[in-house]
Amino acid sequence: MSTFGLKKDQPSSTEQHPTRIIIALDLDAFYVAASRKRDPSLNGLPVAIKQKTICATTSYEARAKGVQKLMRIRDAVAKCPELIFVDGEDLSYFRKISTEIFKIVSSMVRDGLVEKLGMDELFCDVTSMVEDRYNEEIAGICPPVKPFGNVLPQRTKHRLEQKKGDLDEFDPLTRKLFIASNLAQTIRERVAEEVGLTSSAGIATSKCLAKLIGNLHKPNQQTVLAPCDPAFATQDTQELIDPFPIRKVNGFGSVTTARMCEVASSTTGVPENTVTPESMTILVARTLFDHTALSEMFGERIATRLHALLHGIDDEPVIKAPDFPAQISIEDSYFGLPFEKVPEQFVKLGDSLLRRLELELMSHPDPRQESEEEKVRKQEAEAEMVEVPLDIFGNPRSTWLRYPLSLRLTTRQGYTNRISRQTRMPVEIFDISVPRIERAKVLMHSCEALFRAVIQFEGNKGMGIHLINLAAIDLSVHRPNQSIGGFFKQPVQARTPVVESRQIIEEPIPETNQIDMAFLMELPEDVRREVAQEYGIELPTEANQSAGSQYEPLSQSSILSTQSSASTMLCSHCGLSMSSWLQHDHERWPDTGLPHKHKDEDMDDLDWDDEDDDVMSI
DNA sequence: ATGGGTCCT
DNA sequence: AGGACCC
Repeated sequence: MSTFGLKKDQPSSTEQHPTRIIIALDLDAFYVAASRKRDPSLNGLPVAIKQKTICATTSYEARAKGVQKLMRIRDAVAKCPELIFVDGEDLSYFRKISTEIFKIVSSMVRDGLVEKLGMDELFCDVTSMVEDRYNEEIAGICPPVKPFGNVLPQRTKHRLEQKKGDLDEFDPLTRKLFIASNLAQTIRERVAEEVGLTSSAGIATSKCLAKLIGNLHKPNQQTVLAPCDPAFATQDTQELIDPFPIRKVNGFGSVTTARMCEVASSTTGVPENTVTPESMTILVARTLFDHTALSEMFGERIATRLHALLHGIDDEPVIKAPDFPAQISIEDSYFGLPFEKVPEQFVKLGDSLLRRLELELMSHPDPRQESEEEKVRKQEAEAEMVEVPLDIFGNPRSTWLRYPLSLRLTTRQGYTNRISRQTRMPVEIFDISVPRIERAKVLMHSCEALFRAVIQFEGNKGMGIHLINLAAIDLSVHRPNQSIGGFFKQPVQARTPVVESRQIIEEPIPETNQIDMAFLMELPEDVRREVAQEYGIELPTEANQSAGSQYEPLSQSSILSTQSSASTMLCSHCGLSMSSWLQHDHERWPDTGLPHKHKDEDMDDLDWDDEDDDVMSI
């Protein structure tokens, strides 16, 4: 580091921010606890949350019998035959509980300075709140507080035991951490009262330290790291974290850890016994790797971060969770799905994705579900006499608050890396007057185009598809108004009745009806059942089916598409015969039938009839 | 392994 | 678009 004309005692970059006070909150066995809230008969029993073939989370009763997190179902049953399995693949309930908790904690922390890490962890920056309370202590407005819960390091514990009643003799930082430990307890109590879930917390001067020490005392407990003597603070903290394997520290992932173990094995000359991740503690890592070594292994930027972490230093700020996530995605894994079965899954996943987009990106006229942004919007509307969209009954109507501009498909063949491709989100999915399954079909067509691009790039590895992920990304406040092109040129006629009159537009969202049946009946039975169940559609019996013709022919079955995914058709431009699910891309990319490498310049020039704005604007 | 997410390159 | 990280 060059001083470059600076005076020596000027603040360095690490001293620029004032010392922070951070609370790391971690819900205890979150999936289990949420499942028990929904079904109290699970209380007190050994429970495992099942996702595919593994136990994603286990209850403390199950852990007592040796059923650890991420264990295979078979091994778990062997350890604990009476283990109860709860399906944990549908995350919607967990998401709901997680949001409730986040809102409560955000309301208790000044400026809502709360960061979310996954569904069950939160970081709160309570520096300024604690500062105020500390100043009141100094002013004699309120008495100094004792720390709540477990206290580290030992030096502080001993001093507390010796100097009862002399709390004001502790240094300012220590007293602030004591205050924060009481705040953490208050937060945990509120969450327990209002949601019914217990949590654990760590209180320290950084996210990393708070999390590390919060894990030391786990169910329903908390720990504060308050080094009482500034002369020993660095040493006490270092000694405390030195025995932790680096894997437990937030910036050290599996790849970094593996690399460090590898290099450690070769340089220390232990060819037989390679250094294991558990034995790669902070102390070992700090002894073996200086900044230069780390820099050679991982590059300057990452090295600086890792080096600081090994010394107990972590400047990562608490970043307030945004009102909307950066992406919303759904995924499913398979044992090796043959390519022909992939489009069906696109319909299923597309349908689920649309449900989530509607749930998380639209206003909900029911005030009990109203988001903060909606309330603000309403207040603004009232103040400025701006129109709030109303339905025919004069009630507030659902509208999109954000529009994902892009759709990304990620797949994995076998156990190789993930491959992803993205395209413009078809604007048709935002027209909620169209039944969801119709919009799911639109998504399916986009996905098929992306899928073919993936296969062209990757080839068929002969093992089928093991993972499909659909993500809605690039969230925008503005409704995109460009149609994705060719696919909807023909169906415009089919849609005409919808836009004939404004009054028709104002009608309530149509129920799923027989329009969907023909498409539904085309799907393989298992997929059909799942989709039908989601929509509450009664599937016809075999007898009914063979009786036949009660459903419209497929060519008229959809208001969006005039062909089935299974039929062949002729291209309206060149007359080429092709499977109809290829037509979309064929018309969009006439030369190859595949997406171009660069932006779809050819598409932007096409000026398709675009009545969508009329349909969708309110 | 899951079914999600984040940010950086 | 992929890779690392997080839960």
